[in-house]
Amino acid sequence: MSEVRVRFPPSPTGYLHIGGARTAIYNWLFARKHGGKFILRIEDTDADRSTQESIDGILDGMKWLGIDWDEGPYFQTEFAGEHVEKAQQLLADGHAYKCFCTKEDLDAKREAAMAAKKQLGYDGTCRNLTSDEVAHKEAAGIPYVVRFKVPHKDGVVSYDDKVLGLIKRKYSEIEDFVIVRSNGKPLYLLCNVVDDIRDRISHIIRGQDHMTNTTRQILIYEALGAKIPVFAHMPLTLDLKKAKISKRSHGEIVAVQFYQQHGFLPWALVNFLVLLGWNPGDDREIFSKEELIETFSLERINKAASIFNYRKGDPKFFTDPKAININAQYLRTIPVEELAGYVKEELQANDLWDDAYEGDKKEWFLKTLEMIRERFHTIKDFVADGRAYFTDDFQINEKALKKNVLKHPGLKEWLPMLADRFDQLPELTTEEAERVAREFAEEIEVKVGIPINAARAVITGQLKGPSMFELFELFGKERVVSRLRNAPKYFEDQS
RNA sequence: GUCCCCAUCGUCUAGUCUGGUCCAGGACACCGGCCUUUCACGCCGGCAACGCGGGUUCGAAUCCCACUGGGGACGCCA
Repeated sequence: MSEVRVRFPPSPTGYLHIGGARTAIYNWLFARKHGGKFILRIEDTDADRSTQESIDGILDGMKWLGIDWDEGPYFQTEFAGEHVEKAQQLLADGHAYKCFCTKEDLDAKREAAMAAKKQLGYDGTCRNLTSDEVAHKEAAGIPYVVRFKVPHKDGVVSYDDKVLGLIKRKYSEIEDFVIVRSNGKPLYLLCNVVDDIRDRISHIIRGQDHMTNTTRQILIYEALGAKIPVFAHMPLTLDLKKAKISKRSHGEIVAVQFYQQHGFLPWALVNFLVLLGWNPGDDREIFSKEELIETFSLERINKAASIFNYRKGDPKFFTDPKAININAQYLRTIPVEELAGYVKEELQANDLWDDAYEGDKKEWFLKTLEMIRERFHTIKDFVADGRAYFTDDFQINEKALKKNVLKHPGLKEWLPMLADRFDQLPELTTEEAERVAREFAEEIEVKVGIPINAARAVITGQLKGPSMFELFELFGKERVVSRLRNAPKYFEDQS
């Protein structure tokens, strides 16, 4: 295979959404796997809808995901001159012609065709205009568009899709499509090809929604005398109702940024996305970057569309459960030092960061993360459910309070008593804490779970958490004693 | 409507090219159990699918044909 060069050409008309990100990821993986180049090209020819904000959003999203590009970002508008030039060339070579039909006429014809239930498409009215007629209309100042002259011949345009196999389409079913607007600006179908030729793109990996574009663009490649790249059409991502996912109907949930804001690890999102429409052929689901690059192949991309399993308003899963699961798996398996970096950002954003976590308290900090990360799903959980580990200013979980504290009125006295016992210990170790707690429970004749669960509630604010005996040591005598002694206030607050 | 593509558990999917090893495997989710001071992790178990109908064949999830279903495209958007 000659040099592999692939590209990701988003149009900056909105944020980077997960479908686009997945396309970028597949291209990027393919480039990395074959030692090729991954090119980022912003297709901003639609001036009305393109925004700088959107460009920034796309770039930021790519960077966050760790999808790095080798060339670009190029901007399509910078090559406008070349696009016009190529359009003229097609015109001069007889591969295109000027069409003076008005928009109104065409709309009327389209409606008529629709009503007659016939194939839609341009009828070729201006295709056979003589040069005199063209000159006359031009002289009269009638605006025109440039249409590509699809060869009138039997047979099919075909290409060997790396995902779908041989795809064919009859010439007779391809209409003479517009390549230049009446204002002189070339359209996507042309610009895209011209840019891909200039960028020496070898493989075009894009969504199946581009399939009809592909047959038309192949015609342009041929007319321009350029080598036709290899095409691979990826399956689309749909929602549970099998509708294409979009910002309009799904909102933030399909934005990459959403996952950044909701505590996802970037690589976990990449890992989830890549599995939506591709599989390695074995049972592996979690991949390091190197493993994924090594394993990825176009041939193992699925043909059928995949569904992004998101239920709006689901009380338990704010996005696809598999995505959350994969994120949670990463959360509890990546090196704790790496996790610390993400948690640091989150703590800083919530004014809970202490520089000592990278100094004197580093060991404590890492140990804490190690203990609590097991039951968390996103980085956000560290400041939500994990708040009490990092500050005295926390709210006790209401359920935990009711179920593990208030339910047993005796705890109002027992907890401070337990605090006293701990206080007398020279050192509050896991072993000592367990011994003392068990002895105490026996004395007051309750199951050890009662004071222990209550202690968890008042110390961590949570209903659930790591082994309480280990937590006593983790929190340290001072904080444990103070929070236990503080327990009676919860009873008073109620009355 | 026309053209193109697709079709295995609720979801992501393996298996389809090269028919038998598949009364269909894994993962998520869900349910039950073990572990346990709680929850989680982990482990064990369960629920759950080859869209329908024909054909070819000794044998079909796998090949063929219809049907049905789903998606996409049909812009002077990209």
